[in-house]
Amino acid sequence: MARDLLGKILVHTTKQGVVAVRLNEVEAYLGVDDPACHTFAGRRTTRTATMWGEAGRAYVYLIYGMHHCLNVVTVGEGVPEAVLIRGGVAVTGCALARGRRGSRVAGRNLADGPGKLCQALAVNRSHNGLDFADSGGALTIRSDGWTPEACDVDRLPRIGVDYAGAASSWPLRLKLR
DNA sequence: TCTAGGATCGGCT
DNA sequence: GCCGATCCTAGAT
Repeated sequence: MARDLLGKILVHTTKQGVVAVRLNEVEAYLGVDDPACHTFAGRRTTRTATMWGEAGRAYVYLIYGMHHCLNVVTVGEGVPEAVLIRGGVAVTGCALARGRRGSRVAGRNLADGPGKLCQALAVNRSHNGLDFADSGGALTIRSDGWTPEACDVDRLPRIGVDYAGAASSWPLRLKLR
């Protein structure tokens, strides 16, 4: 699923306008057997409720008290796995994205991080649970037909999960070269 | 009710 | 490369 998301277009439509990014970095979180995952060992809380539900929904949470992170729930009812959207390149609405991120931010840095991407797309916890597949919804993921070759994808350790022991070195971060 | 810590970012050295 | 910001979340009490 993480592999399939690379190269797709994430679109957020608001009253201000549309910002879209082509996804170039994602991270897989493998549910109850993954010590780095919020639902490790069956943890089921108010925050993680969305992960336990329907596939294709947005799981949004706040990190470090100041940044939002956007995930795609991947499997389905009772199997709480997700893919964290770590970064993308703005392809539509660059001016609007820059307005949200700050006028001094370079184009390539508008959404090259999970918190930055959420800021550029104005995604916050109010979007938790939204259906990416709802073509009339605010948040959608689309394909423009382009898909990366296997040789275009780096498989790397995940970021910021050192507390998870050996799982922190699992090659579940996928990034376009 | 209390407390420790976090799937980050940007400014500074 | 280091470090502070900032506040929600989850687990302990």
